[in-house]
Amino acid sequence: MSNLEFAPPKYAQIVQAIQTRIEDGTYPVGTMLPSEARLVREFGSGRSTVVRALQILSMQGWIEREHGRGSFVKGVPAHGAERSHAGASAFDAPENVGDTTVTAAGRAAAPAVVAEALNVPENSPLIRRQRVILDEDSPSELVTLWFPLDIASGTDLGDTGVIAIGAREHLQALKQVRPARITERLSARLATAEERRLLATEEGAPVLAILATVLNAENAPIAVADIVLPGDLHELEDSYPAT
Amino acid sequence: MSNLEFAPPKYAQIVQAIQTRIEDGTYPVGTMLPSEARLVREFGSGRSTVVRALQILSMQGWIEREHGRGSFVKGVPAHGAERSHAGASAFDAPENVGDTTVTAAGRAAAPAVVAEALNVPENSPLIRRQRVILDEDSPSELVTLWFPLDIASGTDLGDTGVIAIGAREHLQALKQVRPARITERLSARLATAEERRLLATEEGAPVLAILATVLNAENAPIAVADIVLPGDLHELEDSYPAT
DNA sequence: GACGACCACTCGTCCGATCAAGTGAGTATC
DNA sequence: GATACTCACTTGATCGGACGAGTGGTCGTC
Repeated sequence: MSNLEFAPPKYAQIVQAIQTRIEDGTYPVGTMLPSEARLVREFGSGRSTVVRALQILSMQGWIEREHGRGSFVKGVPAHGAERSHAGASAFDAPENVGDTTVTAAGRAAAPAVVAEALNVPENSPLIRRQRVILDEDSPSELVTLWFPLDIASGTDLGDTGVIAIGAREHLQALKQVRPARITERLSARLATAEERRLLATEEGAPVLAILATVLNAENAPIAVADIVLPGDLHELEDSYPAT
Repeated sequence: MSNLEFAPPKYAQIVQAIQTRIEDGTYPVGTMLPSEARLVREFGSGRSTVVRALQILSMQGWIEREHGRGSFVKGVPAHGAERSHAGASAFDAPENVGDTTVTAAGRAAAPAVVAEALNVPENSPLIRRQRVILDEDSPSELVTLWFPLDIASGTDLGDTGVIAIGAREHLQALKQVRPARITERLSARLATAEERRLLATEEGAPVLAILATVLNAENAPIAVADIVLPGDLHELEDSYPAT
């Protein structure tokens, strides 16, 4: 149109135009879109180009195409789910920020739940790395990372020194591990004595406990994070399409 | 090939073939795919068809296409997140299944958190609908649904009679409401006296509390579900790609 | 050796055409 | 009135060509 300016490709322009019209109600939800032939005339492009735009809109969920009938407006596609991924953060958070203290690092015997998640016998030796995060000078989060010995060997994960990048990045920089997926198990329970000590909470205080397992592409466990959040300090948020 | 059997379109066959080859390692991650010209020769189809297949694979995250260089294998795309959507279930679960008891239905004043979620003043009159779900004869879940009066009017949500379909379906069948999104806030706390009575738990028992708000496309709240799960009976699962 | 011209190869976009197949309304037939 | 046919209109799939543009190598010149 205007100049030789950076013009997006025609098909993308058509996609954009139709999205706008759906958003502003020019094409109301449920109604039929102009036919391909019509759009070809309106936009002055070949049918293949119009069809390409419609296919993209269809794949993104804006419209529905029905063979022999027409294309119909479905509406603005809902975003995917959004949530706080406590597990991912546990492995990605660096330790050199002000309010993080590494409280333990080194060998330790696997507790039952961790052993189960890592698929090793209970009390097997593992590398444990534990930190407490303060919020306004009072402890607000206790994170314990657990790694199999072979995965942690050759890394600094078992040393008490601060790791300035996230554990995941540290691991990936030194070893051939490829995290593919994280699964989390979340429950409410009372804090254990050890947790009460580290978090400075009262007896009988409820906590949100998250056990996050990092898996590689073959679904083999790479690491486990045990995250303990005092109930009165934390709220997790989650948001997803309603259909 | 074989007969006149139901053959999927060529482009879909090409998509499938390449997906299989990525999965079984014929095309290892990171390597370059055969060029379009090569694939055209191999599959005996036009370039447009091959390109269409490659574009689909690219949009689905299997490959990455680089102008002037080639197409490269990214790997099997990770699934989206999967989790139990307690909020959605609260509105979709029917009440006529064996272990559900409607314990209250009718007008009630809005508690603070519910009022805030529904964007009304505290103690405003609302329709409340409460049920307890038993697991093996002991209470395992307490769900309280809250609706603004105008939304619930003309429905059976305020009556104590059992609603055989989910509340959402009931509502949508009778009124013009379109749920678009659900947001959840999750926390661990101790059960209140009222909750202990309904759930038959001890004093000091931790519970997982979920406050789910149903929003329409304009982000206006339609309903709220207050879900209380005794901590010793429930574990929520969550799983998502690690990148 | 550094630089640039050239060239083969790659993907990106667009076009117009053909044939197929599903839909729905109108029409002719019974 | 019910049925079958026709026809206009719709999307679905595919083809082959054309031009543009980014990449990376070779090769010649300086």
